[in-house]
Amino acid sequence: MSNDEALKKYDIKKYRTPDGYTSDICVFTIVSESDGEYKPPLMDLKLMLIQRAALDAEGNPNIEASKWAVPGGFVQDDESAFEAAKRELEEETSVSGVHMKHFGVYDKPGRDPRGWIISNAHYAIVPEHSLSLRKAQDDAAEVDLFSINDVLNLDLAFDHREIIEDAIKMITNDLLQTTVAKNFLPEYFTYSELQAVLKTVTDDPAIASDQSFSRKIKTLPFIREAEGKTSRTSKKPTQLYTFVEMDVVKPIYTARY
Amino acid sequence: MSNDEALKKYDIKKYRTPDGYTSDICVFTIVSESDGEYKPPLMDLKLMLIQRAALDAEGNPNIEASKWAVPGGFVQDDESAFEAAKRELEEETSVSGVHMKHFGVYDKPGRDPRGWIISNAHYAIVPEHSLSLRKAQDDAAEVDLFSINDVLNLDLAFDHREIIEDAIKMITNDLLQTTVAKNFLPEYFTYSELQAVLKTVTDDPAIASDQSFSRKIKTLPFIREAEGKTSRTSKKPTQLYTFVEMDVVKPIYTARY
DNA sequence: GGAATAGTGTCTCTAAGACAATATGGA
DNA sequence: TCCATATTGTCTTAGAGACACTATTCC
Repeated sequence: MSNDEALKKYDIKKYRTPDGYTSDICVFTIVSESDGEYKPPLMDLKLMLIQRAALDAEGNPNIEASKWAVPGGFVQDDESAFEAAKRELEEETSVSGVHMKHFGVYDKPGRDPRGWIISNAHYAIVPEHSLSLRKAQDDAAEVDLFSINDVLNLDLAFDHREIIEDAIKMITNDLLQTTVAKNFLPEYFTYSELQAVLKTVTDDPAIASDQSFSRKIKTLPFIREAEGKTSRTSKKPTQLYTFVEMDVVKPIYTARY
Repeated sequence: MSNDEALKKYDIKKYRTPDGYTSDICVFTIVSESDGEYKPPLMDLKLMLIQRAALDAEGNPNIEASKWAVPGGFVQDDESAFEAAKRELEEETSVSGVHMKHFGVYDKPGRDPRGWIISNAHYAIVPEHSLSLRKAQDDAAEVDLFSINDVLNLDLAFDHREIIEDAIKMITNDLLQTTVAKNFLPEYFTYSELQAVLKTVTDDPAIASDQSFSRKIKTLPFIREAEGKTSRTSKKPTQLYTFVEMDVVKPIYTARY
């Protein structure tokens, strides 16, 4: 009747188990197409994909060769899918400590011809400068960044089209309804830098208008004015802001926070 | 170089695979403590849990016996975790066609002493009247509903405390930031019925005040006035409303929808 | 001075919140 | 008639949006 006793009699072979357990990571970054100095940035939200090589690491023909895919790999002993995603991101791009979120499981039988392979999908927010984009690792032929407006026109491997569609929906929502935008910004930022991040996923006029947004940012409870000013976005020194650590829930049924 | 060729050479045994792949379902229901006729309902959000039996289906001592747990079971051949959750909910409660959402994966090695067992956590929204609460199925000794305010005081099996905490957070957010509340309501409902659902997860005064909420509901783009009236919540016939099918995203940076 | 970004001064208008009053119909 | 719920009237106030204007600094 003890737990140990129960454990001994438990037959673990009763049910089918997956043939593979993997983590995939949709790596998002924002590329600032700086128009020169003293300018607010022009930003574009991009997704990092790899092109699958013709041959795998052992020299055998690779499955879904030459198609574009979300990077990922097998979860290893003694780690969770989330830990695996962080490890793989670091192996792939040498960055760690970035924002990472699990957003879905893709486990339909038949999604991968090699067997019942389960994919845990995550998205990561990586600062542009830390993406060195080293190519040709393992079974990746190429690594590249694609604008979220173009990425769905590619020839995508497995069910990665569905994964990418969900990832874009998820990060769009999170950028607008949570404070994750802070992960695309330095600790202290100007109103126009935050505005540029948000404009990558919305064309809401209240966000797109400079006057409205520079007024509004002062009243948001989860953002406060910081000490200094900067001149990196304009000749006139510009007020810096920073995010306040807090949970934000804005009900759709009310006006207030 | 073809996919078939690649498939033949693929060695599926290279990585460790999970010992079990399961779906668990946090079944939420709202219990209306009707105060009599011509009254708006008093609602309480509840979670259905099972108490693990002393012996399992085969008569062996059960693991984590007598603790309370989220119902669930193993994903079977040719189904996804999501499909398994729907099947298990129907087996457990005989209801189908209800709202179900995957919200997390619990796969930390060691979370289950029987091996590397992966749990896909879902929440389901079930109308009160369809819960017959049949007891003592398989390895469940008892089935019961617990208010979300009390449930975390129970002795919970495995890592189900964490799962339940996450489920409560998730459904609270979804109720306020999406239109899932419709799944707790009949197709046509009064302002006070919707209000009662929302009051199970928030005490926002703009929602709690009758006058404010009855005015506000008329202006919400995702709700429209229906034809008829009802007297089930008051002696005065009351306007019925219904949800409009639409995506709702309310940015935290703006006032409008 | 010109150009470009940041920010303020006001005005209008909508809508939120508070309080009071009215509407309905069963007991 | 009384009561409980639903609903509207109306006032005050906050704040969104528009437009014009000012501020700063490099060229």
